Amino acid sequence: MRLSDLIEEFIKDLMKDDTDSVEIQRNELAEYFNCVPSQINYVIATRFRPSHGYYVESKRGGGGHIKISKVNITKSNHLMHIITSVGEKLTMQEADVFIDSFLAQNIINEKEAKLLKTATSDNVLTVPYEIKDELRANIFKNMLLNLVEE
Amino acid sequence: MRLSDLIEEFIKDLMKDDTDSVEIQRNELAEYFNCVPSQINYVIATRFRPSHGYYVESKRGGGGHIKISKVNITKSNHLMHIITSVGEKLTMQEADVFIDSFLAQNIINEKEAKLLKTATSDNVLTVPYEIKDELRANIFKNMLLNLVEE
DNA sequence: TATACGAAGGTCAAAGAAAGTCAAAGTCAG
DNA sequence: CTGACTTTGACTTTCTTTGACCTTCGTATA
Repeated sequence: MRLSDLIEEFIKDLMKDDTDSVEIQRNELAEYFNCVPSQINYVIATRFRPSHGYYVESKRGGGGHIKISKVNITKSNHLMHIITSVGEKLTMQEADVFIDSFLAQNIINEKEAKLLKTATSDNVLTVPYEIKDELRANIFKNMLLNLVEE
Repeated sequence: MRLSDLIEEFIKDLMKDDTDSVEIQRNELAEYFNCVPSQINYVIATRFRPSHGYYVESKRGGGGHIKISKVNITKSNHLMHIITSVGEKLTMQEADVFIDSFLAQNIINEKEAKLLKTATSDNVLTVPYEIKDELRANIFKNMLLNLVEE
């Protein structure tokens, strides 16, 4: 079995007993698995991304850490379904359709809808055309993760 | 937990019972926490700045002290003030500080804070380094505009 | 009154502690 | 043998802790 798989399993195990989030020390974990610290980043990048239902935060410096939170899929299947189904790219029109339908179904409120629309709007995302839809998909999926209840 | 976090918590605890200001002796506090006095300055500089909603005064010499006060302004005022004060660029650290202080002052709720943080986080804004802070400033200011109440 | 001294607090840069990035090298299934 | 996924490591960035040195203020005393 690959090292990455072991690390992935280890982290998921930590989350099992605990609530649905864990805080790890990157270096400590790397030492435990006898690998370079950046391997931990690799595992997180490939196994704990939004499309898998995870949200990751971290802090550097003394006492730094990486916090991985899991979003409860069962309770809010609709949003999660969208999150996993949105691909690498997303146009503004597509995003708007999603947002309007969430609003119509009372999955989000008006303020949240506004925030979502703003953060995914063409006017606001002042980046080159070629990378805009990819950036939007990323922002959209990550924001939705934070709207999933529980 | 970091020493700085402990000291921050300690000071905030002092303010809880009290009204919304405390006076501390720098050296005394440093001794209590077994650290160098300048650590107290670090905590104040990073955790009690104006953008966090605090106002700090101090006096040197015999009987000197540091006085930290919480400052209260209205929601819309504060938001508008921040919007106009944010320039063309904004780092993630700066954004986080703003967001945390909005939350601490009940200007936004937790969900809104999460949405803001997500949409301005380095992890999510997958664009070249050179344009990231500009994009972030743009997203941040536009999202805040949506939170200003009429 | 002028001054010197001790008691605060202030500043800043270096050292230390984590985490992040990126690309090269390795592995392995098809 | 090729392409996709993994492993590794050199280098970077961020945050915290520490300490040497500076400034300000009150007060005792010459």
